[in-house]
Amino acid sequence: MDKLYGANNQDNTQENIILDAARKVFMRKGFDGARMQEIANEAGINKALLHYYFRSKEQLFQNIFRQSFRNLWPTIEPELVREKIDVRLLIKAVISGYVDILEKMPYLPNFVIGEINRDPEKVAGLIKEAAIKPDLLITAIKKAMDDGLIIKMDPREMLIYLIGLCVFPVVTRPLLGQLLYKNSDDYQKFIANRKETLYNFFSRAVGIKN
Amino acid sequence: MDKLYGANNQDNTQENIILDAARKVFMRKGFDGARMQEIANEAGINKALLHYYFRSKEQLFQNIFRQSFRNLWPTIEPELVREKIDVRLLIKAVISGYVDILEKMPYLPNFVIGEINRDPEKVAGLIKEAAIKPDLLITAIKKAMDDGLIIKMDPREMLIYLIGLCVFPVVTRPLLGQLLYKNSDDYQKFIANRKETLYNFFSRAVGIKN
DNA sequence: GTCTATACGGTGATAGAC
DNA sequence: GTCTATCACCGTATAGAC
Repeated sequence: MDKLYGANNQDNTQENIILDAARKVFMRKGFDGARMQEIANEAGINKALLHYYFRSKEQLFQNIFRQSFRNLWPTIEPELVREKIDVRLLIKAVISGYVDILEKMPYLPNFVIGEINRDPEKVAGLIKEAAIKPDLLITAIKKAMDDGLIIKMDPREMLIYLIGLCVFPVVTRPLLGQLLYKNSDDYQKFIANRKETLYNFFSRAVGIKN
Repeated sequence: MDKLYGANNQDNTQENIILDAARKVFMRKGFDGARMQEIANEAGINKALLHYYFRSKEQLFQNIFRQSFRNLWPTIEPELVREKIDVRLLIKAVISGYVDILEKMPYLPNFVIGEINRDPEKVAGLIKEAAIKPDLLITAIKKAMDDGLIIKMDPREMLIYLIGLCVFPVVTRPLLGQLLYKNSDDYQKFIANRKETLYNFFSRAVGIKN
């Protein structure tokens, strides 16, 4: 399986082949560690072609990063954030969304986190471009608090914890494999059952009565 | 304040000056992004001296990484893990330990996570060297479960969630600042009160009655 | 121990034939 | 559009004077 980095899946145009190769290399190595030569090899072409399609390493990278970053913010179906929304469904949707995307692209959070850390200013612009609006989610959470459905706290903080619980086990996977899950079967089980155990864990934390 | 990277704080021997400089640069840039020239500048010397004290960039890096990695695993006082241990104290100790160390070294998790991702095999050896034993914590958690003090689940999973809740907000700080906390005061408050809100959040999740 | 100068390999990028 | 050959630069590492 080679979709671990999120293949483009569209026409096998040369651009897409290059983008898929670049994504794969950038995600594992980061901007500094990635080599144009390696991307070329991965795409089955030579370096010159990379520069023909994308002027520079920087531009190629930004293509990958923009797209990756958008994937990392929970996109909840608009119907889920309407008037009478069930918080339980909302939480389940966020968890499910993350578990699914992280299964396909486990390197994604590391990549984004790493690059944000490496060059926060460059990334700040890309974030604004992405036009990500957390407000839908935040207000939905706040409403649930006002309605007494969940415990009252800073809704942003609650959202951070929710996302963190989804993402952290994937980010630290190699570490966990070494330290805690010497028997790899157990880690697989943990990951496989995550949607349910995580929801149970989180719903207790925010005081949902089931 | 220049302790954001965890200064050595000992004698101002040349080795320590270099190590402090290297830590600072490596933590922000990672291995690939770090430049020996930059480390030399930071230490107020020239490149050749770096190679005189530490043979190569690789060796200098490993010095930093080993030490950093140990800091990232919760070291709980042995008294806390004896026979009749109060789980609540244990949880509070882990949270407190992480909050304190991350306040001093916010770049630490990013650094370790990034390098683990970049070269898992190299790091695997260093992890074994570190001789970190999660067993104390795990068995303490399991005992609390058996005693009916907290909810039953995979104790490893519970520990991962606890650590994740501590670490994740720091790892994603630049992101959160841009997306959620446009008013920086709020983020500061969030971080300042974290020991308490996080404990409350987590203790509900694991079913502790207070 | 500390410096300057330099060797040496690799990397992003381009020129130019086809 | 795709290739080979090559340039200009930068980064690690070392040699050698002091």
